[in-house]
Amino acid sequence: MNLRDNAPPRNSRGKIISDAPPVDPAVASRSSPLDALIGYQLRRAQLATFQEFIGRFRPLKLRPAEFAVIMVLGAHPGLKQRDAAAILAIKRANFVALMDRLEKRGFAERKASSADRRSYALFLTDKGRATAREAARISERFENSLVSRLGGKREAAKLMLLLARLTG
Amino acid sequence: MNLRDNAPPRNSRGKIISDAPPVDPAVASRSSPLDALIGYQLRRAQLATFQEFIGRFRPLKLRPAEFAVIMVLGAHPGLKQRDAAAILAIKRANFVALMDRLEKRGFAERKASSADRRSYALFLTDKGRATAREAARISERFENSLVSRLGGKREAAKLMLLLARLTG
DNA sequence: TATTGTTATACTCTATAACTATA
DNA sequence: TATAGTTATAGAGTATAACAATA
Repeated sequence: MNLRDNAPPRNSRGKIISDAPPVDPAVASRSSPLDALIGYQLRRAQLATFQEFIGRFRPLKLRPAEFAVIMVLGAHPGLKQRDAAAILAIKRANFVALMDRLEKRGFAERKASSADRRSYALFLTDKGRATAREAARISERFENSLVSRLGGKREAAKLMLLLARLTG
Repeated sequence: MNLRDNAPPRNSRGKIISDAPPVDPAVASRSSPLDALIGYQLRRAQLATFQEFIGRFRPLKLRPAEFAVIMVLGAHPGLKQRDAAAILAIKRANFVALMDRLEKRGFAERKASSADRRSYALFLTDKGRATAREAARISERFENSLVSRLGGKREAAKLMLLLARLTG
């Protein structure tokens, strides 16, 4: 018995040729089994929101993490690296390069703490505070846009409540 | 005039020593200016949800992206790589290694399309379908847990509606 | 001994350009 | 000329281990 004759047909890359008709991608893209999953819609909404955030902050050349650090240092001047990183849920090892960049761009500075000579007290510079004010304006416009997309303040508040329940 | 005497005090790393008292981290972590931002809460909720997802799927050794591919191929057998990647918003270049891993683990297979010899038709194997069923069970339990955390089906449906408005 | 900032390192995810074989 | 799959590569983000200075 000739095995070669019984072997299924293969293409140039050695893959077995399928008899199944191709799926219409327009149909497939309209209904994915993932669409009903909370986690999947959460990820999609978060991705879309961050993409727009990045676009709106491009003029300031601030990435989300950099914006977050500037906002936190603006609200809590004198924070030490360990605590700033903890607030933002960033590992202290990864916070170093982030802070280096902000310092190099003249937005923030590390001052030695007189109480504990191992640690720094972090502050915004004048330039950093000016950038923080402009960033806050952009953020507020973005927030207003999101609220209106959600259908108003009550809907936005509802979303925040529900998200908080997921965050634990 | 002695410039050295007027220079501010510095620590061993050359940083100016700050006079400001250190911020109480317990206070700071309770109120960050980011807490009021929809995008920030969205990110936190998404991170927490994905962390739990990863934990629940550890027994199956499936990452979120791998779970997603298996679910999509289960629902749409014969999809070609380009369309599977498009449905999941993954670049086709990045889909290759993902599909390689699923194929190597015996969950999925590439079959050559008879219509277009450039492309593959993607299918789950028997093992892949069994894994998909088990994954669907884990996913359903996780979904039920999320719904109950949200306060019930009406609340969950509301969240999905609001998230869809953000996704655009 | 423990902690702060740091370096080094690794792994995932994502993004782009360029190649090949087909169409 | 354009498309499907692929490779190579680079950039973020994230995780751990280990070290020096300091507590």
